[in-house]
Amino acid sequence: MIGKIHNHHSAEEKTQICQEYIEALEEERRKIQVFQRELPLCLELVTQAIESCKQQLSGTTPERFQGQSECSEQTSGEIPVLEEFMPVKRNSSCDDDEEEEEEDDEEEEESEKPTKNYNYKSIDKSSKKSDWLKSVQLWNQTPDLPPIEESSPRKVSVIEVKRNGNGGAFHPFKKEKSGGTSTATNSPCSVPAAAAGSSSTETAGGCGGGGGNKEDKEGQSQRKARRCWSPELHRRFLNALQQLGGSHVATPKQIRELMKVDGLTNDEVKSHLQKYRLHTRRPTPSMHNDNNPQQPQFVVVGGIWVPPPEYAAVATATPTPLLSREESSVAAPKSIYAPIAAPPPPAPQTAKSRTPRQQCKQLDSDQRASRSHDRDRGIRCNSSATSSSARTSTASLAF
DNA sequence: ATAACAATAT
DNA sequence: GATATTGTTA
Repeated sequence: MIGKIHNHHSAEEKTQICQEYIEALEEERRKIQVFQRELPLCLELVTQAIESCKQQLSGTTPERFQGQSECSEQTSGEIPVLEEFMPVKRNSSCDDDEEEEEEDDEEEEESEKPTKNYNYKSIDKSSKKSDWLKSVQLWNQTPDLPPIEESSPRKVSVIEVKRNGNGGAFHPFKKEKSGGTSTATNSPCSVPAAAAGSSSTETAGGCGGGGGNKEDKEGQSQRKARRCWSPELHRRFLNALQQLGGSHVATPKQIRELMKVDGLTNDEVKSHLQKYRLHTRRPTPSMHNDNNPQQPQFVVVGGIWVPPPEYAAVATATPTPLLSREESSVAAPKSIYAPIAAPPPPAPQTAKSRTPRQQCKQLDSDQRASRSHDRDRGIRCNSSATSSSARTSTASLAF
């Protein structure tokens, strides 16, 4: 008994529109069906919508949708329902996108929580899997977290803790909603860090690339454990960069000092900086053309890469004046490394009193000092010869 | 087989 | 300090 009665004249039209809706919805449902496991809610919602519409058609107004009376209401020929139920963009993905790490344990999640949590490792799906996986990751387009609001709430105290959520700060993809529990932390590094919460949080880790130490014996030529550039760490890095006036003028040493991260070495910073520069430098004339700049279509990565505007905003927000466009303008079409939510507590000096309680430099001891050039070189040549062809494009990053 | 990352080498 | 190269891992 709602107001749907009053439009007598358009009754037929409405009916037809409704019908079309239903058809559209059903089609969508068919599509979703495949992902039943992944999008249970979605499926259910669509189903409900369909039912609802049908009931409307037959004259019965379903209770739950009464308020909306979706089908009947669209005098303007709108498609409110579709909009509501179709996960066009943010809806489906964003819910778990979140930031990187959130203090709170994970729990609320959604309403639906498949016990099995998705395990796509099924089998034959492999190819398909990657497909939809990709689509799922489109959530990247959530570049809109306003850095502003983010920054304030963040408690500055945590900084030092790099529980290292996910190591590869740069990994383009790496987000794998591991599992069931939720989005919270997936650690590419697989470091038990969080729990232990003590020392070895970031030093060890073996994130993305080289884990390095296969055997500990032979104590000499072992490569240093890879440093995990957690988002937090990267954030500091960027912060320092800003204060120094940009990646092109900042030097590794300065950066390291500003970062004030215990255990961080110049070389590490240097390496990181190198990569950073590589990524941020101008794309290349190859793209010469201005493909319609359409809209912000960034390759955001796990929240690390963000659209320039944001970066600029962050920079602006920061007390430090300089920098700002250095890369934002240059890398316009690209993206640059930016702090997820750079809480700009650039308070440089305060940091001094930071908790010394850091972790580990465990094997930070100079192992590299003891390398023997001859041997290394020999090995190197050898290996390079072996796989020379393999490595080639590494340096020429597409970016 | 390849891309990305970080450690080393130059 | 900047680049180039190499070793590992995903």
